[in-house]
Amino acid sequence: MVRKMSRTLITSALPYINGIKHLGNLVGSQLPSDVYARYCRAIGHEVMYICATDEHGTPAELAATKAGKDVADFCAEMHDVQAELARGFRLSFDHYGRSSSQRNHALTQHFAGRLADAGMIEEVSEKQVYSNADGRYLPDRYIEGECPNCGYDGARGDQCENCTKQLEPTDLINPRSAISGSTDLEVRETKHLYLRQSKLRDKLDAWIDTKKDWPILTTSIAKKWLHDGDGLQDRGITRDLDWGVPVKRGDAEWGGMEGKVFYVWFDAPIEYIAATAEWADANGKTDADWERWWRTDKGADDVNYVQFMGKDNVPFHTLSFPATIMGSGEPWKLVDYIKSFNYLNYDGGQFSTSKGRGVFMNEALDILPSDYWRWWLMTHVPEGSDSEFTWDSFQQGVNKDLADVLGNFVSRITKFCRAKFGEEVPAGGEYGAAELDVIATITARLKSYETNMAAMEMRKATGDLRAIWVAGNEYLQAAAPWTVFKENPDAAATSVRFALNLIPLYAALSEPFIPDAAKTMADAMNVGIEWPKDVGAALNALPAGHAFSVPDVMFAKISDDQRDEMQARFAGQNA
RNA sequence: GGGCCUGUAGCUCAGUUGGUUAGAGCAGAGCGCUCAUAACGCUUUGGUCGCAGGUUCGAGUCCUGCCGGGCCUACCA
Repeated sequence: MVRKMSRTLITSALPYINGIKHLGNLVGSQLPSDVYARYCRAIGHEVMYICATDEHGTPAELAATKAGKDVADFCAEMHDVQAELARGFRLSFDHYGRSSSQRNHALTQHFAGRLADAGMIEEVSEKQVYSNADGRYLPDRYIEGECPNCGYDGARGDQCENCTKQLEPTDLINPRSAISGSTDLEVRETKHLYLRQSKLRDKLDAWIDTKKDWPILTTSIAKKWLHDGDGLQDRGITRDLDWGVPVKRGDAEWGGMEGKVFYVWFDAPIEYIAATAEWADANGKTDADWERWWRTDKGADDVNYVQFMGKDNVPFHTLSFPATIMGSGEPWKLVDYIKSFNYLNYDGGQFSTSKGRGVFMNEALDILPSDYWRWWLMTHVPEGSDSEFTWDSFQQGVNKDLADVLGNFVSRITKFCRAKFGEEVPAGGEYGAAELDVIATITARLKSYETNMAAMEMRKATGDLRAIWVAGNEYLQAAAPWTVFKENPDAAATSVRFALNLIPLYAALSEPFIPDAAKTMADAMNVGIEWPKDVGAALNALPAGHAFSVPDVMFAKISDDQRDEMQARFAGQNA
């Protein structure tokens, strides 16, 4: 019987373009989505794994200005920087796109046109603060002034962070531009498009209700937005900016909207689709090749679509983007599962870009190989609640799990074999009760591992994987070939052969989490990486006489001195 | 203010629809092994499950209140 291959579409929330992301950003979306993508590929799914840089919006423009660069050039450079870091962390995107691409321009304008045709767009005239000195409209939080409630002078136009009172920009006393400090501000009348998502409230509500298996974090945030106060509010989807997707109605000009662009939160999720089109363009594929992932009328009906994101992104993915898709009246693929994450904190506080607090992706790779970070971060991925990075925990986790349990296992058995039998799998003896016992143990753990991975219970899956590594050490300790060898070399050879066969199995099972180490193990054993269909068969895969080599130490330990040094280096200015 | 999440061993966390003596990893202690990155294995000490009530034959699990931590609250993205 020919079984149709499962097809899995995976998107990671788009990292914003304005700077290098820290480990908290990494672990909240890109890293777990990569682990999941690698797992799905390993077990034979057809996978399309998409990410992109999110390049529009005021912060991108300001970051470019600060860097003294044209915003388009700035974004192009930062995209390359982020793409390089993604490669450094071995994030296996099928395509890493850009929300500023022509594909996204066209598709965003297309959606807007469809939504307008369907009566889902409303033109609203509103008042916005304009800064003459800066020559631009200012988003609420880029206006600062004195809080009318508590007198705090650094209050922002959306909220006072001192007394937490929510504000309107016009509430501020002595308002000034947060960009230039200029007080030459005026209120201007300007027209904007609103997405009438309130019309889809009941439909969205019913849709969310069907998602019984989604994380509580995901559904509770969606429900809050649907039912809080007056319920789901319409949302402005355009801005008075230069940099972005120009407002058009499909291919046509949009009267009265000249010089305006779509709001970044309208175009960013559409980039998931557009990036898949970019993938097709970059790989000599046709439109049909990407549409079979996104159009349910063109082959995407059997696709399972999973999104990964931090909790701050949930409202846009549960409400705004589905409203865009539903409202278009076209058969685009809706998300099937939303995996959301809490935050990773840094040593007792939050990661902070402005204070230089915490570890950023580029710095992390300067210090240690990506597998170290991937493993520790995934063993602490903030699934249930916020979690915390500390150097002590990092050192302990990496040294124990990777160096002692896995790395040392590979080291001890390959070196023992080389010393007693040479660098090839030894012949002699048959597997007995001890080996069958290990096969049974690993089979059970593997089943748990696969169940947890399928459910995206990443942290539990790391526990299963680790237990499978431990099983190797337990076996060796009990078999003690170094003792047996003296009296019965054949029996020792059996144990060694079995233990060596564990290495390719470990390579395959570990690959989603620590791909580089997996390759090292597979290369040392002269095999490819293949997911085991049957553990017993997999542990008979290396025949007697199969040549291997002893790999270099896979994971050097982090010393106490190194740990203390890094802790001091990354404590930030205000520590 | 409102809403949501969370509080289980020194630390990080599991605990299924309420059902016997509450589990794992790390850290600590003891023993063993000596192939290995002073690595590994075995055994073991730690918990009135935030506090106070309530429902129940029975509560870590359900309800109420209180205390602590966190997040969100729609123009940062």
